[in-house]
Amino acid sequence: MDKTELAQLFQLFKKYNALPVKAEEAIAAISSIITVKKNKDLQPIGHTCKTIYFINKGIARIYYFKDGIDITENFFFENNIIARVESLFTGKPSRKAIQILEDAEIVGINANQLFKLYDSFPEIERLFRKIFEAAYVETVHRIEGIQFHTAEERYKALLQEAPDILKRVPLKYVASYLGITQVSLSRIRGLK
Amino acid sequence: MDKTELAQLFQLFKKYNALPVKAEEAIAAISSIITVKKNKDLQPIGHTCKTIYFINKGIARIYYFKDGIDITENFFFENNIIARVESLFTGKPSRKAIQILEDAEIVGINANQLFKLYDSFPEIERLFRKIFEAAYVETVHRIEGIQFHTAEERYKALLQEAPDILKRVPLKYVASYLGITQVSLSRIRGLK
DNA sequence: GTGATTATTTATCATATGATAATTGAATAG
DNA sequence: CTATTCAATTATCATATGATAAATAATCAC
Repeated sequence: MDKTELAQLFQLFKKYNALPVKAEEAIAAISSIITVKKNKDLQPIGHTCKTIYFINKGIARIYYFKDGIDITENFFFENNIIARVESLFTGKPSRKAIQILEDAEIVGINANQLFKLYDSFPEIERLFRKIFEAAYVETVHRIEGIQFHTAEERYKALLQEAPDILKRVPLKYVASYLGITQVSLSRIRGLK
Repeated sequence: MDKTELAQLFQLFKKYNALPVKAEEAIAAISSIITVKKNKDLQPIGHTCKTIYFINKGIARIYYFKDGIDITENFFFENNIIARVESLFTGKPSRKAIQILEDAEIVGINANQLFKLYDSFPEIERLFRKIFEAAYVETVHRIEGIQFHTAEERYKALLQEAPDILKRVPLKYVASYLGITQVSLSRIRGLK
């Protein structure tokens, strides 16, 4: 895989743990680029997560079904890593899917091969440790945002902290992300 | 620090990534044991988390205040690791505290010294990577439990998945953990 | 043990959100 | 461009949960 197409990814790596050239090449060797059209699933429900994704361009979400209702767990924008960690770290099939919301260019890193690289490149293991530690912190922060806040508070916090989501993502997906129905979200937006 | 007092901790390590004796000794050298009485704070709000804890005996919770109201983020029982990761992994002061709910015996591991050990003992870095990956997965699972479930569903799930919490922890702490008021929890428990 | 504090339950009322349906508006395929 | 589907809003009604207060019950200090 040509390293120039991985420039954005390597830029992200530098923020966590800069890699020696050999390590970058090793990652390039197990990576590939795919383009995915809007509304397509990048990974379907029931599939075991064996790829760590990075978004060069586009938007994605992780979603699942609860009692037949589509629930968005999270959104992902450019220059971010996506993985269904509850599958990636356990080896179990995921009940969640990854869907593309805007035509996307995505880097896929083969997870099993990456985990093997951990043995020969401690810098790579450290890099991904730090990446997922940061993601973990985000997730803890998210719980705080949900617990004991009203729907309106959650909407306003989103407006404040991640207005891009509201600008670029259909509201029906935002509603379940906030833990409310689309109709409630519409009502809250209409207030004042 | 005498390794025999760390037997439970090393037992936990074996589940994730068994350590060579030298590595166990290195961890023992930066660990200490403390006993903490019920209702005492192990770590206060505003303190930067520089210690990773392990519970030999007792129960703890992480809590914080929202608009003056005490909210429980999580409970921790015997043989589990506790850390306020949003502080540990960022180096920022935590807005959360760790409180002991039953007289406890706790192992404290000096975090900065532990992170230094990562350089000389890749097995230790891997061990803690896996420990926190598992904790991350738990946290993702938790979000799913909160999003789009009614208070009654959340209570029943807790009764199913972690009945110990309801047996050993005051309900006022459980209520905020479930994201509801104590009065609502009491009402839900009274149903049927 | 006794009184004082704290936790839990019960009751009443107010309100935010869900469910459903109808309407309007936007996106898409042909 | 038009028709069709899909997304977003608005309205009405039902209900779960919050807020407050009062009554028990349990725990704790002395």
